[in-house]
Amino acid sequence: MHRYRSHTCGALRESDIGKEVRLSGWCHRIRDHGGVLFIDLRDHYGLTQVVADPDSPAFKMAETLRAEWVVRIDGKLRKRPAGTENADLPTGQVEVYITEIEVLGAAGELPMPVFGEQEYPEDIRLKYRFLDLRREHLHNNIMLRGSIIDSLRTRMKAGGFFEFQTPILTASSPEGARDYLVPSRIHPGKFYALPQAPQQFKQLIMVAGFDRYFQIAPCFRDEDARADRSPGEFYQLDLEMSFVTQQDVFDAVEPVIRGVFEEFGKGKKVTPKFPMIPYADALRKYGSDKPDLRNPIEMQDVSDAFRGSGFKIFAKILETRGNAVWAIPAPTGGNRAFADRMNSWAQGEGQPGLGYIFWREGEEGGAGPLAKNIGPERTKQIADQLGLKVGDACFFVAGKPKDFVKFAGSARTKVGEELKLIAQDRFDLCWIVDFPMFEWSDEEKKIDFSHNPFSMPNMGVEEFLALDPADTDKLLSINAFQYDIVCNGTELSSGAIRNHRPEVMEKAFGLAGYGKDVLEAKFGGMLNAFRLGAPPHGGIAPGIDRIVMLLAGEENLREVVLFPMNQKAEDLLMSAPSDVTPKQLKELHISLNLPKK
RNA sequence: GGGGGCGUAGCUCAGUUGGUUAGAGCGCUGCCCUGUCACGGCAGAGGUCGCGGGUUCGAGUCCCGUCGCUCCCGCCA
Repeated sequence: MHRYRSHTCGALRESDIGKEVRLSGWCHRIRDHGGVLFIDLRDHYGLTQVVADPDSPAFKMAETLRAEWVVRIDGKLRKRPAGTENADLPTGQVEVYITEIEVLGAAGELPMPVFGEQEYPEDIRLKYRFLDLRREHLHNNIMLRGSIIDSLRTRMKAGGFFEFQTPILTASSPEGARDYLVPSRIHPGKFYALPQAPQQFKQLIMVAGFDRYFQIAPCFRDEDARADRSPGEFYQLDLEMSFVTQQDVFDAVEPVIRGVFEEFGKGKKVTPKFPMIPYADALRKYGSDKPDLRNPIEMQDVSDAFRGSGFKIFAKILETRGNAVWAIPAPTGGNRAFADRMNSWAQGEGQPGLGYIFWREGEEGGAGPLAKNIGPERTKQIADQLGLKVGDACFFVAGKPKDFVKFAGSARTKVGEELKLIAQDRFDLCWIVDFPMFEWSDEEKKIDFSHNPFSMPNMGVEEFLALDPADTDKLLSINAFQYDIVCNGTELSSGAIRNHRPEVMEKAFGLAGYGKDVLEAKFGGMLNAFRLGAPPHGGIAPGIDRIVMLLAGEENLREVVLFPMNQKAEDLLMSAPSDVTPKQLKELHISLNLPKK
């Protein structure tokens, strides 16, 4: 017999009854009845009930076991007595009668129980991640993650993509985030950077003629965390293709993404054909470039209904050119309690308030202060424009759209959540397209790239090269071949058709106010490659952690990452980051200049 | 860097307008229990109420500061 086990804890069935078996695993739960003692023995594969009574030579030993001890158990498999079967367990028809127990690994008092579904503080879960990972929920999430990655890989290979490995120690890359730096021992004062993404490498792979690249790529960014943004490191399904148009990239990627959502989505409906939504439309209708399309609310411009109206605040705002009033319709929200709740929520968000009109029985013409101020005719105009009826409400934001769009978007989400308008049984995916090439930087008072500088402008080359840097309006109107995939309000990925023409790149950098020296210094390697025969190419990089998070139904990335860091980018289990020895620092020619505490 | 929430036993939490010895469940220790699967019963140990200062006759409770965790904004695709 094998040293540790003849079967796993999930394997035994009625057909095995009578066999002498050996199991190893963790004591998940112990129920000691004095004369009979049950242990649910757990391993990766499942749970088997093992039992001892005073006739068993192992009974005394069994009484000393505690939760989470690792033991080897020998015994005979028998049918459970009639009426004591457990239909919830695959092994629930049988049990092992224990003849021998060997303790393989004892456990002290647990800082956090493995049994049960109780929630625990984040820092304890992270410090004892190995215990947390034993728990069914997290254990399953991690297995799901692996299966999803397997599936992505299989689908990519089926699509003619080949997997490559790119360097981890490299030079600072252009994604715009803060780099993680690694000091060079051999070159005093110089640093490697960990890649924010294998951006330049994958483009170079295209220049090298490999045609279709992909990689389950680790990416490193030294920026603050969010629930859906891991600190430090994360993984992308990074891919790039040569001789393609934007549509070719969509045609290659969409089936992969749709495929995994269908495969792992537990029956939730998945968008059959991802709609393409222009960036500007997304902002107008949803107040976000990552709209949750499960939320049926679409905003509209209702400036006409307020221009010159009796509601002086809005009328005044509308006197400034470019300002607008947007309406956020709230079907079924037509009562004062809800309107007031939204209003105080808005104040909590730092807004002066949130104007509203609501329609209820007896006041079909519209109720609320705004309705009174603008009168029945304009109120009706709004109701008609938005298709609102008795029982509905509508909220209004006013000002410069650029300034309020973000808030309007959160208000749309808030209304959808509060009124339970957001469908829970779907994965609604879409492409966001036509991102602007440039944007106005208020900080630097100049035009700058709005995403990364590697996208091809959606414009003829000759026309682009002839652009006047002073023609700000024209520059701000240029779109790039830049696109995102969004699912249920989460940005899954962003990609682009790359700018592979050195002269276009120089022009683009010039328009954004960067000289040739900057271009050469930062991206000289790639630019050089582009001068020696570069194919048109493009790609995208879906975030794997976020895909898994959505498919696992989790709201925090930590639930789908094996050993995550906390919000402050600390690994509480391994104690990273940590001090290093003076010797190590000396070798790296580093002396510390720490902030005074 | 800024804002919100939280911090009481190993863990999850309760703790009234400030008032005797700060409670419960799980876990832990001991005893009882032969069919449980959240087993049950009895007894017990375990707390500088995050930390520091203040107000008060008296602070877990009120005030100020500070630290930790978390969520959000900034930042980041």
